[in-house]
Amino acid sequence: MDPSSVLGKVMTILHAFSADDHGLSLAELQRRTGLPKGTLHRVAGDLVGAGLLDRRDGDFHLGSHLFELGMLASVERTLIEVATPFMEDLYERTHEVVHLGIREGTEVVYVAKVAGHKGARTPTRVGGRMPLHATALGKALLAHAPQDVWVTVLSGPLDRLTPRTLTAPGRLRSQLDQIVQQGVSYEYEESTMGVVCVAAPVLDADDRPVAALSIAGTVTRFRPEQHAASVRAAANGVAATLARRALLTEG
Amino acid sequence: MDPSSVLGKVMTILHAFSADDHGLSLAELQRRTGLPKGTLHRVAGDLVGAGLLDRRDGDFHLGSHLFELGMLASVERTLIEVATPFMEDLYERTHEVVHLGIREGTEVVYVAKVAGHKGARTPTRVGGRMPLHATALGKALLAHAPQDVWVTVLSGPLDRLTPRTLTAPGRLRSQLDQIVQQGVSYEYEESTMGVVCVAAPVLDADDRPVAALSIAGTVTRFRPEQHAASVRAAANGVAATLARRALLTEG
DNA sequence: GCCCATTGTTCCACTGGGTGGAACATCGCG
DNA sequence: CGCGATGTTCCACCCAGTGGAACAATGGGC
Repeated sequence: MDPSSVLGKVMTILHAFSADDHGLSLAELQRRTGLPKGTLHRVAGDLVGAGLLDRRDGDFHLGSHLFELGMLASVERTLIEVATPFMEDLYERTHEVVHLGIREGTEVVYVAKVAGHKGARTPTRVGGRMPLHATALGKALLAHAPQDVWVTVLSGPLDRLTPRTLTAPGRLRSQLDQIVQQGVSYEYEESTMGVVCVAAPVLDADDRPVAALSIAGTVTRFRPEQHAASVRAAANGVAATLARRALLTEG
Repeated sequence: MDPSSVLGKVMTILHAFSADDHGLSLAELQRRTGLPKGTLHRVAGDLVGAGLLDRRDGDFHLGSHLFELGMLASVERTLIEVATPFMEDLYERTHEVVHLGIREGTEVVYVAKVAGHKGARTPTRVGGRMPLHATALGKALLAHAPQDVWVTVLSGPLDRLTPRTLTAPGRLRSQLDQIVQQGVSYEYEESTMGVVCVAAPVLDADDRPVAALSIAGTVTRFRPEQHAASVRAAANGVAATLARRALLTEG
């Protein structure tokens, strides 16, 4: 993003915030953005006026208004609304962590997450991202993705998140072939030690993956294979509902 | 927002999108914003470059990146994370619609919503707003709000959403007093015909309301009074968890 | 296929919104 | 009180942003 433009500066400031932050002082914002102090002060102040940032006790926070705008994003909004009842079914069945995700490039973006008091401690977060190859959600999305996405992922570095992460392209490739056949994907501590997972894609009428659903649990207590059918059924339910909606909205 | 500035134009464009839209053409964006065509084309294009808008088949959509930024908003993020397990408890108990909301001015903003296949059809949406006085969530938040908020709400127009909406300040006021005593608020078709609700505030250490939880169901099948204790318990659980977190983050 | 209205894209002389270094104010700690 | 760090304000200058107009593309009706 070009910092000589206003929008570039706006995005530079918004990107300075991470999931670990609660609020940032002007001085910290300046350290992170490198914008000149006077400019930063002014643009941040304008962002507060616009509701994209809030300022409390001198610290800046991403604003509630940004949350509201974010929840208007039509893809995510529709998916959450349609998938929630199915995710609740999966949650009630297992009391484990249920995720809904979509593919963005070579990453999975978590769109929704249902968790109870006792579920596995997963490092996932709605709005957060993880590499496709290291997660069941990601692999389910990747398996049904266009060829060029396969090529990109299989030729790029397969980053290792845990000792169990698949980093050999050949092994990943044969897993993807298997996922296409089985209709579900599994993850065995590939993204997070101690966490296993089963996922199924939500496919549209042309069998392209628009999202995926998963259940994740701790390796000591959760058997992903036992839930393959219900995850697949939930994903199919979401797909059918989306299809029905698409029919309703077409003239 | 001042449309002579870049940020003003950005906000004007972002605000052109509503919950009913799936995508907007450049021509529709121009009709809604009134911005000059060339300027609109350029700024919208820049927003696409920045990830705040997506463009598909010629139509503009609020972008996935906006969703991701929105989910970084620290107040909402923390509340959702902490409240989700408690909301799941309430959902499992009732299979009705469970909401988490916060107060913004004289409105409730829905921060999270849990619904199954069979819950009441409520017109609520995460990120959406409703007047405080017409919803159980809103009344719970209002009852514990600072005096000036009471004054503002009670002196402003109490918009009627249904024939049952409370529009007499005196009646609202005595309800608020009751809510403070009882610890829960009720709604009987005041925001949506056919929908009843019970809500409880999430209070901080100084008894200020930081959020509220509710269960909404259809008037024919849901008895809000029967769930007052569990909603209150869930709200108290959220409050306790938030308090524990606040302790952890303090030096 | 032609015509026309609508939609979408590009251009550039001009200008005013935006700039950021510097001065000043405030705060917190030793 | 002194000092360093943080936060706020100012304004001469200038270049990022502008939008009317020209041009290109699209889609529908005849």
